[in-house]
Amino acid sequence: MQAYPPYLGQTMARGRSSGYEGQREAILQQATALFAEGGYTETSMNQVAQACGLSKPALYHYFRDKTALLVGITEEHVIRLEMVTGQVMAQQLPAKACLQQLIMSFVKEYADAQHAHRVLIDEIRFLQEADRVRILDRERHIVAVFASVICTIRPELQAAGLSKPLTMLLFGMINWMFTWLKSDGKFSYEDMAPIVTDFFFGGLAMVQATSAQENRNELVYSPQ
Amino acid sequence: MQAYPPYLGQTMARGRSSGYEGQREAILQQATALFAEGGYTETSMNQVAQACGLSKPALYHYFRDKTALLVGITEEHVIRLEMVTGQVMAQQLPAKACLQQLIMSFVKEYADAQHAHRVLIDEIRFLQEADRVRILDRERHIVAVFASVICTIRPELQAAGLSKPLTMLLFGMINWMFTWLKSDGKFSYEDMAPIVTDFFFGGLAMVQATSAQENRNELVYSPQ
DNA sequence: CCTACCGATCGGTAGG
DNA sequence: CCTACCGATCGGTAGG
Repeated sequence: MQAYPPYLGQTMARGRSSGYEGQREAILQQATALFAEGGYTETSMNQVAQACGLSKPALYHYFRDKTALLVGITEEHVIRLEMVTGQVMAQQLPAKACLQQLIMSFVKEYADAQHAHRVLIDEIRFLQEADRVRILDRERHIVAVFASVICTIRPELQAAGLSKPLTMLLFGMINWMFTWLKSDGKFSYEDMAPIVTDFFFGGLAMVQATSAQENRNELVYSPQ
Repeated sequence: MQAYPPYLGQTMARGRSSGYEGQREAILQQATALFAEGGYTETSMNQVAQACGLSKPALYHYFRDKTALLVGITEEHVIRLEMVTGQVMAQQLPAKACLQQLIMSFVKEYADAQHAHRVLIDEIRFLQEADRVRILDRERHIVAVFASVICTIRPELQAAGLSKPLTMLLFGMINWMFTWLKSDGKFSYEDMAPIVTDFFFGGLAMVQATSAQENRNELVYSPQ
């Protein structure tokens, strides 16, 4: 359609892409890596521009300001996660197989998009209210889907109000993997998916067994 | 011993403390809250000084530079966690009771030091190599203690190399609680401790049961 | 799309 | 000389 932009081909390692949208996507990819590794605030727009082989004004041609980069990175990532969730749910699997697939798909998606996921977790606080709320709503939707599947497996958890806490324990295990798995060559993300799945089903069963004596910690405040 | 410094008593809300060490501690407390809520890089030394009722030069009298604040916050916190760990281990409880106590103590300590813990997690990357390594070593020591207790409960996990991954799944659940528990009035940190404990024991048992057929995810790549 | 800048604010330090 | 600060400003760099 269009020749490569004349001033782009300097010393860039990655493949160039023609067209406005392609360039936008290439910038987002560069920015994702820079923000994930160096922090959003700590990364300058000059660094982003340089990584893309662009001048700073050129960069601002594609993104209105610095937060527009952050919106693009986080929103695209969370939309991908929503799509993955929807694809698994569309299979209409039995509840346990469904949750197993959800965990597997998420670990895989996280592994492919480690940088984007780190930016989503660490830097979302720098978005403006409206953008942050919109992205958090998508996250909440994903969490709700997970929680509903968990409730199908163990319906008595919903009444006890435990479906969300247990869902968040699951997300905690998965999200925290990014802080330790990279430096440990023994297991890959794919190795961890079945371990997390087994672990979660075991934990789910155990919490069920003791959820009858709910809030037993009240013993601390009102003995017997 | 010494009268309150004459120019300190302006409009500070917090209690003043006489002596160099007391002032240092008061500054660390203010900086912890500011860094946790606003980020380390995003918080200026002027803001820290203002929150303490000090001029910026006065602040620099107590801390050589900005990173010295970060070292103080994170190192004191991780040392407290090490002490809590040591106190539980000194009781020489049976393994399951010991792990239960460790989880309970950590959730409690985290709840009391939410700000410090958030700074430890989010901002440790801004420390210089030497400081970061020293603090990470203390973290690794704590993780090793948890892992050793878990291995006492399920010795066969160590051979499979699963003791560290399972320990990190536990820390993931606990550390991630900070991102969701505050906005959910139904459960407190203390409520969650027994839930996490039950959940972890259940998961531990389930992973044990299936760890024989380790790496079964290879089915994905080589069917049957 | 570039060089050349801006208003502001940063972490850190001068003299007294 | 020490400490515990002050008002003012340093050299550099941020986003735009």
